[in-house]
Amino acid sequence: MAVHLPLNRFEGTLEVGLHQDGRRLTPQRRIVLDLFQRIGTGTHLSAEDVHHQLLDAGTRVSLATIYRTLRLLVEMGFLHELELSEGGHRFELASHDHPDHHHLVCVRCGRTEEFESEEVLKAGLNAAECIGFKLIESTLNVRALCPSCQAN
Amino acid sequence: MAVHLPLNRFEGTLEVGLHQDGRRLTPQRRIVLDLFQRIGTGTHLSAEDVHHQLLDAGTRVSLATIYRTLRLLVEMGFLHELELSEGGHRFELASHDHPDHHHLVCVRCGRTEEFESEEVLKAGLNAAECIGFKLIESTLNVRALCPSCQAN
DNA sequence: GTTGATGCAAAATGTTTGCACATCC
DNA sequence: GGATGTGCAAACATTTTGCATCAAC
Repeated sequence: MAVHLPLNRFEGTLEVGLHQDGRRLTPQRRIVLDLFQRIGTGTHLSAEDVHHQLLDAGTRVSLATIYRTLRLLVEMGFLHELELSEGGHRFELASHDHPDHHHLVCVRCGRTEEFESEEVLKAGLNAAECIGFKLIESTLNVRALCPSCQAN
Repeated sequence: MAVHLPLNRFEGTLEVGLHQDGRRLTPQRRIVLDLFQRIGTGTHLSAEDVHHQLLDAGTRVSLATIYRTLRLLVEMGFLHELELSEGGHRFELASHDHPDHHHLVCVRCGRTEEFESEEVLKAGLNAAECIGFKLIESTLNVRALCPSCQAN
């Protein structure tokens, strides 16, 4: 028997978006999206991270389902997929307040900072239009050394 | 017994760089760097690609050695490592004529184009310096649809 | 001769998939 | 009730590693 808790704004759109495609709102999908909302933008989780955080919170969702759900939420635009570091992709909540941001990663300790840049957006758009491509999204990854790693 | 063929400019620096670190110039390392030079900048090879191309050319280098060599050549600055597509990293020759370039990838067919942008370089540098990071390198990945995939 | 590199096979990661069972609509 | 999703285990893909042997210096 399904338990129908009230949906928040995000999950309302999640439900509608899913149903438009003949897909279903399952507890697992809500739980994964909830997690990203709870921790907010600017946190970059791997599939394993999601799995562990949910376990810590007392909820067990299989890793296979987490992979399937992350892919789905990216397709639907709720999450962004990042390729920052070694060892797997990371995911973060897509936010309309924070639409086009980029990442600065310390190559030694992995510390990650975000920044926005209008110029980068324009440069990507220009380059795309120049040869007839239609821009979807552009992401700048800056590899760098953070202050404490510079000090060794 | 080692065969000492004349080294080209790249391999001269390779030899010197290796010896500075107490490392050795092996035939395998020369062969891998040679391959990248021969095909030139702008080609993006995976470790498997390198392995196959060498086999096609009649040279067998073990995949383990290719992985070790690619990592080494990236560390030494001869190659750049790209994270463009699904299914593994890609490598390309680093070139002083073509120092800071970025990639435009069609998300449907995988077609990849390169472009340069002074603004992107500046934006990355600014962002890094702003919070005390020391820039190493910045790469913009633009996900887009190419003209023929737009036409479906 | 010594130290560092290679090749092999096995292990470690990260991700996907087939299938039986469960569940959303 | 029927289509879709989940969990499990197995498969798969990519990358790393331990160890015996080999070769650069």
